[in-house]
Amino acid sequence: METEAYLGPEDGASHAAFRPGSHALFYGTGGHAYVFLNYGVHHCLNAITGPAGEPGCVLLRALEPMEGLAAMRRRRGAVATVRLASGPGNLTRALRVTARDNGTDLTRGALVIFAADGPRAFRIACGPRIGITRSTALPLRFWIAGHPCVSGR
DNA sequence: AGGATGATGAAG
DNA sequence: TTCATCATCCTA
Repeated sequence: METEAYLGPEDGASHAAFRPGSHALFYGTGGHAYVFLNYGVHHCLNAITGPAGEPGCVLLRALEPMEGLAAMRRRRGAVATVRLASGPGNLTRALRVTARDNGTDLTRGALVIFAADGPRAFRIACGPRIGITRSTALPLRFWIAGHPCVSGR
């Protein structure tokens, strides 16, 4: 699992900062999905955080495929299993997440994010976010240290 | 209307 | 390093 946090207007890399006014979702409905098309090619899936009125979200950059492997391979083609959902664009393609899913409730329905139960022994590393041009120093990228599914760059 | 930009990924 | 390709923002 690999994620990045995007905050409010004080975070230069956040849409809340350089796309103010749009993306109303960003400012409310915690627990819902914020999906946008990036570079005209790739969709990015975020989980809105915080209470209504306070912008913030978590970008899902990578995850470890555990179920629905066949469907993911169908959508992604001949790629190593570890690569199936590695990278924001690859993740949404593997899960078939598109602009349609913008606003979806992530606590119920077809696209659900939940905490895995049971103890997990992994270490979470953090560092600067990837592919951004502002607020580059903030250590808001989090990933499971040494996990093969995290995206590189 | 036209141009620039961006939280990417694949190919060269 | 280049390019594909588009919603949104900025300029005129």
